[in-house]
Amino acid sequence: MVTMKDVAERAGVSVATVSRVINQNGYVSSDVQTRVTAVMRELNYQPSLLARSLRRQETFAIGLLIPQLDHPFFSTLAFAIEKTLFAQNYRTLICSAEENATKEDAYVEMLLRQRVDGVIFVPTGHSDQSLARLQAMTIPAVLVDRDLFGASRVSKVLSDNVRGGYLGMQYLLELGHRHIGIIGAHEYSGSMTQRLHGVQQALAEYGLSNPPLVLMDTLGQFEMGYSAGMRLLRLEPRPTAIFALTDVIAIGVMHAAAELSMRLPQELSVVGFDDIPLAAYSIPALTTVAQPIAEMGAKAVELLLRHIQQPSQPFETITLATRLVVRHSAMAPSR
Amino acid sequence: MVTMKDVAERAGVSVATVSRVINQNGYVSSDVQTRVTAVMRELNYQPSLLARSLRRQETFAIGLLIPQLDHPFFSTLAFAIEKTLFAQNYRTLICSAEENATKEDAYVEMLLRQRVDGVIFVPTGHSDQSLARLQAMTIPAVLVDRDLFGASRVSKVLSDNVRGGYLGMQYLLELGHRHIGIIGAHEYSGSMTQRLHGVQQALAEYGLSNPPLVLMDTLGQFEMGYSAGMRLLRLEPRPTAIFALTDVIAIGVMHAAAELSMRLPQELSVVGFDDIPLAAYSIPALTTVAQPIAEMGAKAVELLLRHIQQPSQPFETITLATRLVVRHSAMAPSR
DNA sequence: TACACATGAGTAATCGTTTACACATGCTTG
DNA sequence: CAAGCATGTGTAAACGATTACTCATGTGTA
Repeated sequence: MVTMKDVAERAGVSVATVSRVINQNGYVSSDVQTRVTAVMRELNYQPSLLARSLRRQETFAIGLLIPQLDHPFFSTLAFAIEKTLFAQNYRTLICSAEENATKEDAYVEMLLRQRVDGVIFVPTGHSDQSLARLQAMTIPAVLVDRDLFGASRVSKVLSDNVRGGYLGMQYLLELGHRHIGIIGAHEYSGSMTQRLHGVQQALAEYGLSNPPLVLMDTLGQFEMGYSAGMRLLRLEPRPTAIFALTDVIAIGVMHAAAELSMRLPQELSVVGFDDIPLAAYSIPALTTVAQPIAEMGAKAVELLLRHIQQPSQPFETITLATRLVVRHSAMAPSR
Repeated sequence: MVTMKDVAERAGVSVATVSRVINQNGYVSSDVQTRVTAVMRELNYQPSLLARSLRRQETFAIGLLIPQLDHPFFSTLAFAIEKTLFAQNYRTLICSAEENATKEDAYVEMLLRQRVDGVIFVPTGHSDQSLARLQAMTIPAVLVDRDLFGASRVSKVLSDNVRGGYLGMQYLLELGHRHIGIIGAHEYSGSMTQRLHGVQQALAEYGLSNPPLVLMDTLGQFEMGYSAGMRLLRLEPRPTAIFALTDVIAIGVMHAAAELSMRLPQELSVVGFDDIPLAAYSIPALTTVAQPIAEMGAKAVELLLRHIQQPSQPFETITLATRLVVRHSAMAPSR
């Protein structure tokens, strides 16, 4: 690998001068400037970011730790974050914990060793040890999407899950549904719990008692939504509507219903949560509670970079609004 | 940030000894061993991978360059690759070029500067300059999913796109369809072209001429499949089947059909390509030509690591079989 | 004329590791 | 008993950049 020394020798100058040319600081005669530039191109020289980062004590790298890369919500979020960071000349180290606390922990350690300048963290919710580890070092972190109980000295970007839960449930109740199944996931991080709070609020307004509920172990993929949906659809009496606390779950539920030869939305209304890109393209198109995914990512980056550039910044918690997007997967019950 | 020097001082030994404890090489008395270990834990010491990589001249990092992170096929592939590499103690630097040659080029340069040990590359197909750049340095690379004309000195993991194209088309013809629309994408990398070759082969067998064809600029997302589908479905006579050269396109097409109040698969048969996880959960479940995504990722990692560990290895091209997965989105035409 | 200051470029220390080499001690072995 | 080897540890030179210092020169100004 060609180094600065090689360039310096070939151009007949010292390494310091080459460095000055690269970083465009200090005084360099235009003669030397062009000569060095030519040599760099000729040798196809690429400065080592390892050496640079070691010396400068900053890497321009941000760790992004998410529960599952292979999940539309998180890959959309990751994409938004990567894009925003790239525009600001930061690289993103995307780490997928696979909803596994051990792997998450391994990744936190790896990111610290990698000396990333900061971390954007969507905890699996299966362990909060990792955040503690992170905070033990004084590296800036921001929590996105999932809150973590007891997390201090971090900024947070959340969305209004309580309101979202309320909106989805209220919509189904307003349509006239009275037998509504709910599907969520266990999670210590609380955003699911908050959605359920919202659901309860709506229920209370209508003076109704608790609905049939299925809680999956993790967010899972379509398959888990499918099997959770099956469980609800085998109930007697069968629910006329299902509120899935994730779009991916909702898609799984719709598939289950279709497999039982139920017509959608005539025989079953389904409402989702998240508004992933796919939601608009399911059949029927999914009515869902939208989170502003791209905005969440952008905000998280903004807060993090502000902290990196100005460590004295106070910590903030931003709660973004959720809203109901009405498409075609829900309608009034037939009877 | 606490360094090896801090640990050494606190434990009353030299940095060399600390290094020996960490790397478990050289002789260290068990007394010192435990003392140093204790201090490391006490100070929460994390070795700097920057310094280590600089010194050792290897980073244990692999660059993964894909066209769009926010696309089910690539996020599934990325997930598989990340998982395989993680198990082998390698980190993955995931880079999403957004089907943009400029960004792709910027990423290649970044990866080189980052001194990654190797690169797994799914080219956008909008420029082949980036690979040349990569090959100019002597860093091992393997091409996955998309071939690149004129790429030498790389290993490749492809799937049998010609056969896949043939299988999908042959299936529709066998069902009795004679007016079949095709949707693909422009791509210099050739895998789309190969699928079209397969389509032609099947057509030739049935003595049929060219079908209506829509080529999109890039792979795109659901939306592009939707609009391409709309174009075909507005044709007179309307096709009785559409072969979408990507599952994402297929989902978009099905949505377009549903919007035109067509019943699936009675009034329109759809066949996709890729077999992304979603394919099994669309309504109706998508009949598609499956690529072994996880296996492609695993093979790519295997070839790359082999090259890294043994630079003299010859370059290989592996072509994995595609196969038709029959679900419920295609049936015989009604008339 | 003398002095301050802008310009241009080199020397060497530094970032945090790893590792070749040196050195000391104790034990084995011929 | 001396040589040789295993064991344990420290010193210092890398790795490839950045940057604080130095030291020239030339130029403007009192």
